[in-house]
Amino acid sequence: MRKRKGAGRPTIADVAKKAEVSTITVSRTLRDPAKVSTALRERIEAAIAALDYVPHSHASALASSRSNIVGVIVPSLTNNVFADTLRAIYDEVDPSPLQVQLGNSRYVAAEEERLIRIFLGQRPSALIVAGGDQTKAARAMLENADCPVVQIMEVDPDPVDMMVGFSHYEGGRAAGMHLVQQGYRRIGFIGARMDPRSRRRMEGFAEGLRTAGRHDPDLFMITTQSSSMTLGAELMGQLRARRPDLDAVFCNNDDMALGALFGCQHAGISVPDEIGIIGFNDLEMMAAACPSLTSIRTDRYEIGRTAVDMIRAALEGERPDQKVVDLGFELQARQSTARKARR
Amino acid sequence: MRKRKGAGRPTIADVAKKAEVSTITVSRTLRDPAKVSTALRERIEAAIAALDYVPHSHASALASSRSNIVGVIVPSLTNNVFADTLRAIYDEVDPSPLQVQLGNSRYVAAEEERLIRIFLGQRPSALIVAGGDQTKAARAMLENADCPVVQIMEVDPDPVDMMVGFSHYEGGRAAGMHLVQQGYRRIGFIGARMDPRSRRRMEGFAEGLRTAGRHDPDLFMITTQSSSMTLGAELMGQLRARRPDLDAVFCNNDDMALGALFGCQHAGISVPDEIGIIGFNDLEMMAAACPSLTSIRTDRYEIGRTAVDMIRAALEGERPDQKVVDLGFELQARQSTARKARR
DNA sequence: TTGTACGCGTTATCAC
DNA sequence: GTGATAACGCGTACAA
Repeated sequence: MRKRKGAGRPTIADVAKKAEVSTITVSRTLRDPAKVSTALRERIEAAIAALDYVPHSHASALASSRSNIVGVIVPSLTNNVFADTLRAIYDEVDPSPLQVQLGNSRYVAAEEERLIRIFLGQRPSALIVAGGDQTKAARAMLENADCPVVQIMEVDPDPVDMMVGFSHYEGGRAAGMHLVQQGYRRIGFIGARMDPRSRRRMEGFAEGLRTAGRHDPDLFMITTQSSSMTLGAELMGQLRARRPDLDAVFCNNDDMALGALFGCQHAGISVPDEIGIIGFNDLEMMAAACPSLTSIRTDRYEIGRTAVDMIRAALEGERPDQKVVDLGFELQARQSTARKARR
Repeated sequence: MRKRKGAGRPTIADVAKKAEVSTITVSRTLRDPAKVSTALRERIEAAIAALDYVPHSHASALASSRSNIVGVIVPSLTNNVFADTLRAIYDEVDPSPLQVQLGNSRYVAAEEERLIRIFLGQRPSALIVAGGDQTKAARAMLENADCPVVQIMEVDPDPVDMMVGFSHYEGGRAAGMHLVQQGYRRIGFIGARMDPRSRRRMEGFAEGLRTAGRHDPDLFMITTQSSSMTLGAELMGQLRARRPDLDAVFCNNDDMALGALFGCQHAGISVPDEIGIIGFNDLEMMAAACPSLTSIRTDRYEIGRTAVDMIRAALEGERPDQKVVDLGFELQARQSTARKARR
């Protein structure tokens, strides 16, 4: 005999035999119970329980050429910004038959391309990727993917398919205008990592300052190192050493901003009176800090929720109201940029 | 004819036809190129490239009853503690053919059980789950899973299969002893979420205090709310209101500790002189804060790395040196518990 | 509402 | 070293 031994686990056929029905009836009971008579359904459900039967998802995917997999590719697992969005995606996907397949591109475009290729090998139901800065090959693969694709965290007039996020450029610009309005004059920028989104924030910020005649490129300090609080403190120190007249900074994210605050505190510099600080994203810690820190609030959870919603709608054949959803942002002004009147 | 139309993507058969070989040879070229002659291999590789062929992972999983999937179940996606471990897992798994399937149990045991069931449906190559507090049914499923299982973040004499982590009880005890040694006398505890691991930390902490005759249950304040900096500040305020004589607290994690520090700062209370604060995990922010915060350092990245290593070894048939690996912890004493001598 | 027959794309088995 | 053929477990198409 040439029989192969499967993993040994019970199959749909075992269930069918035990319940004295055909396999297709078991299959239907699993996927669309309403199509099966109550009597049979109960017998089948009992058999499933008795055998501890677990459907084989790969066999199902192969037979139906649908995988129920939603591929999600983010550039970082430790960045809280993505953590909130991921949580939303998992929360939304969980009650449905869909499953998340998560990839970490580590802010490397080539790695993102590799992950897209791998995920495509699973014939996913949908794909969610961060941002709009894919390699040419990656973009081509996404455009040819025969499934809905949602780009998140940004808005762009030319999405692969759908998009939900906000304008980083405008967020940065709002930060710049805020500092000017608060009376700061020698306004700098501290940026780590400087991925494309951080870069757009910086550009918007520069534009905001330029409009007010307050743009001084010498006060901008960036690095490609990953962002961290320690690095925020360090860059703050370096920038002050170079330009002691500095009186405010926009940090490209909240970790950098809180680190910059700690740096000032260790150095005995008063925030906001000597230096104003504003961050980006408004993580929970910003409101808790002492002094509380001004930031640009973005709704990361809602981005994830909306992305899954768009996917679900697309899978159900609905046409979305809009291909690109701009969730905006909101400046949260707090103590760290509220300095007393200049004497 | 009753032919079905696949998704339209090229299959291994298309590659075989183009290269004028049989499908099995293509399959071998993909999985074990050494078993195929150079001439054929080159022809096949050219055909793969020409057709942009991507292997269908579900078909492969079905035929081989091996899936290359490593299921990972953690209780939280936003908790930085797991973020570091996840990053390590992804880093380790990425260069191998293995793929991560991530589940979020949200600190709900029943949800964890559900995820284990789903993951088992994918016939995973291995499973990684957080902790050792599964439901009875979940534990049974894990024990019957015919794949390596690694429980992470804890150590326990009775693992399902393998385990890597550290003792939360001992970590808590070390925190207690440290506060006593630093001269604090009315020592409290602030705890949020209070999942089983937090609970063990608290128990170890209480034991540490008890040994020194400093255990006062009235100074322990816990809640089931999720931990956050805001909550840390809040509980700190409540505890001080109830017991103004409080002079030190152990917070069940670093977020709570930093929040407690912020709370003190907003209230004008000096840390460490009036109140000492110690956290748990030693996230990067602890060293950066002002004052820097004492914490119990745990090597979360190494936990993830080790877990994947153990899996790889098990899949290659090696017998591990030890089923349970204790990575330990290290107390990082900093400013927040270094008060000046009592006058 | 339920069942029969076959195909999904790949790999294990056995033969050459 | 290479190939023919039969599984792998399930879903679709069609029939009853």
